[in-house]
Amino acid sequence: MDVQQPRWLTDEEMQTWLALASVLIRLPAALDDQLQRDAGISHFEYQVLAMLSGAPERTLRMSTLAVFANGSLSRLSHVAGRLEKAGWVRRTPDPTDGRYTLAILTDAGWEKVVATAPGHVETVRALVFDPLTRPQQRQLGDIGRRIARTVDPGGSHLDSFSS
Amino acid sequence: MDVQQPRWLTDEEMQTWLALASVLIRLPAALDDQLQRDAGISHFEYQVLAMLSGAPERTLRMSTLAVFANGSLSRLSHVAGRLEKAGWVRRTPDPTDGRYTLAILTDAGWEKVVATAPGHVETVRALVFDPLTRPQQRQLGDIGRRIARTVDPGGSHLDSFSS
DNA sequence: TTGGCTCGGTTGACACTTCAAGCTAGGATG
DNA sequence: CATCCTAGCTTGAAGTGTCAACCGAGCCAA
Repeated sequence: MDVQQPRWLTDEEMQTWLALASVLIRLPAALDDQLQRDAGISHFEYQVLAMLSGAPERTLRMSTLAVFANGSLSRLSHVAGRLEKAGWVRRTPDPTDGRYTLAILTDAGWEKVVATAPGHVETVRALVFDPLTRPQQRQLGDIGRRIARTVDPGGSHLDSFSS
Repeated sequence: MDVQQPRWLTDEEMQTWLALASVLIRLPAALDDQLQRDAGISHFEYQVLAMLSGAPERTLRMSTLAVFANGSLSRLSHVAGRLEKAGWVRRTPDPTDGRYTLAILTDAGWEKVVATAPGHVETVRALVFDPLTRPQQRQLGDIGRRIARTVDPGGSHLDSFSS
């Protein structure tokens, strides 16, 4: 809308942007491929299971889980249906307030995460951390946080997430 | 498969990875939103048009274009169909070798790029470059290229692309 | 208690990507 | 030439995400 004098990209900026655009497309695809191949699930499904595995009681409200997993509530609802059918998750109304729905990781779901996490972490390490020097790894953290904060100023990306 | 001793992520690495994961999801979504809102096209469609606009004769083979736009040939074929119906692109068999198909940017397509590019560039600048210091911008280029090269070792991401 | 409001969650239709199969032009091989 | 093979591209079906409409539980006010 109404750009007076477009601040064009320099050659160097363009090279940077092309590299980033490539990463933006291909890195998620590579992670999806690995998970699909080794565990038969998508990256989003993995995030859902992983977030639940790290939550108290292995339980989260659907709306909270949607934020943690970086997805819309609608998307989560569809996916939760599939995960439920697979026996990894079950849903029940929150006993303390029937408006909420609790998503709970089953024992089978826990086993799935335990079986899947190491290979996935290994892939993240191989694709993201290993090619960088240690100072670059630290820089990437700062850079990532800055961009994330700019893209989504109301973002709550401060989950202590192990497992 | 078969991970002997998973090299777990340290807390700092986990923070970095969470920030990056967030960017990986939300930055493309933000770029898509801007283009959809202001120009009614997806980011992938924009990339197709933009790559053609920077090519000699505003023409590229479908297979080449697919690589430049970071997409599969099948996906490009579907999208090219839509862009063709919109009058921005036309396709003809390569006169010198009928096995290839040439995608050509029409005048209307050129106008579309000219009208859309400034706002898009402005968004990229606002979301990616502005929040970073100049050294970080340079670091991001190096980091992006390293990761891109690792994810896709056969990648030819060296297009001098202006416009 | 009744009606309306809010909001978490679900559902179904539509759009887009992927996957696998198929088509065709050109080259290679006999 | 005739046949096979390769490779670029297209096509249709199946799966997944998005969007908008809807449902229902709890809250509040009359």
